[in-house]
Amino acid sequence: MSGRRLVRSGTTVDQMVRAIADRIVTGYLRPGEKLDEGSLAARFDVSRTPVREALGQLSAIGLVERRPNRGAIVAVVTQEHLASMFESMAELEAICARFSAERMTGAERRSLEMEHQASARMVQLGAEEDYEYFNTEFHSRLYRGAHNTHIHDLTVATRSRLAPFRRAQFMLPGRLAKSWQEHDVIVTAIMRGDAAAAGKAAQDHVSIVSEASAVFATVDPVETRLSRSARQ
Amino acid sequence: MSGRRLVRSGTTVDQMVRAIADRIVTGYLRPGEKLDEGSLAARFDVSRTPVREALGQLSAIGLVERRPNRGAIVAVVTQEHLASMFESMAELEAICARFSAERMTGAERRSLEMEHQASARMVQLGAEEDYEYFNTEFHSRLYRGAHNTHIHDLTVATRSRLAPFRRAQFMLPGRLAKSWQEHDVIVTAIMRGDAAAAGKAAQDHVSIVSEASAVFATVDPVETRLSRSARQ
DNA sequence: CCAAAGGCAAGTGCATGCACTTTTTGCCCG
DNA sequence: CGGGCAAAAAGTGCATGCACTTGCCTTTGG
Repeated sequence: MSGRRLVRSGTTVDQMVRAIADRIVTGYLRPGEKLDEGSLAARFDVSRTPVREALGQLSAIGLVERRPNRGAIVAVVTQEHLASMFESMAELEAICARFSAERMTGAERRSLEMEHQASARMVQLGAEEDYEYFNTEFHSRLYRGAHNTHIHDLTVATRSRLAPFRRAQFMLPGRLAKSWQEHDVIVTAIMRGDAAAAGKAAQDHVSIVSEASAVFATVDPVETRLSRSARQ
Repeated sequence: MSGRRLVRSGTTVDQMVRAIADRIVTGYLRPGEKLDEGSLAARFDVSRTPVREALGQLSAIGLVERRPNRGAIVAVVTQEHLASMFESMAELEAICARFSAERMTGAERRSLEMEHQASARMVQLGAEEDYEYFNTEFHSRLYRGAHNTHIHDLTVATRSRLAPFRRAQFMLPGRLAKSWQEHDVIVTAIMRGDAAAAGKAAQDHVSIVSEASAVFATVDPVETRLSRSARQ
């Protein structure tokens, strides 16, 4: 879990945005954790200015929360808000799946199917890490296959905000195989161009993930007043 | 067009964000128009720092486009991207309408219906400005009625990005009455809790608006190299 | 007359500084 | 021993300054 110095392109602000966002979505920085401008600046060896700008942008997209004059923290999501995001995610994925069923090109369909079949092997091996890669790729293909940039963007953004809460899900026994089965239903529907079925399958898939995650979900947010400076 | 000093709360950066965003969604600043940090800072009598931060945040939410070292411009949306946003909007509104049909409280249903009936009068009078107010309010009620904060946020954000392109639509003859009729179908479906019908009606409504807008849509983006300094 | 080169003005990107706000600390008093 | 309070420390918000990049405009050689 340290793709640190890949973060090396664009302006300093961009690098900061990516670096901090990465630490949030991977769960390295936990909800509620304080984001001290000075420390971050020191940590990345830049001045506070680009850090401030980055925090501003991250707060604009909802990953961090800014309290005027009181610093920024990693956005804390309530159970209720979390549920609303999962529900939205299910709807968004359903839309992507429907559109994909209708609009994917032949090439897109073929590679979706091929990758999906390839991932079956990971399930047999119980290779969770590797399966996760295919899983991510699978969903990305769905989003792109919808051929609608705006929906794509909304879905990707929502997904990344949910990332910290999906993390532990594959630890549930048998989840790997179940996930593949669910993907299979989606793929089948898409291959035969059945938009309604694809949408429903995708929605169900996310709903199940949602419930699976709910079990773990409580990624205990950092008590605001605790320092936890050790981590930083 | 000068609600200047209404923009007076929160930090300077927040004010800048709102001020600039407002000018963009109202169409006062047009797609492609250059956003010069210095001029904006002078215009609002602040230093460049908060302006920069504001531009960063606006670019994070897609309202402006930032070219490193080359300044920011009001985001230019291609016909294709515009279409994708309208399509997304239709889907999002459909979701809100479905959820509203299922989840609105009694009070919410009643006030939706009442306001809707009240707006009928604006149609008779042909009071476009006033109807626009009811129209906005109507849609907001739908978004809130879905009882899902995330969908609400996505929908509001998408709507505001579409705002500049919806502007001229009510100039189409008879559009006012048609709009009310379409709202009526949605309201009726919601009142009887028919989620599917409400969703479909909302989707159709947006689709029609989309087509209506497409007629005008080409809010001729400012040629990038033209100065147009007069406006600023 | 045109093309390439060079220099200049405008504007961006980041660092630094300072005023102001919040939080912490340590002290006093009940 | 705890509650409150004031001063210090820490941290944020914005302004300013300077180095660097870009685009333009002039100049010069073909």
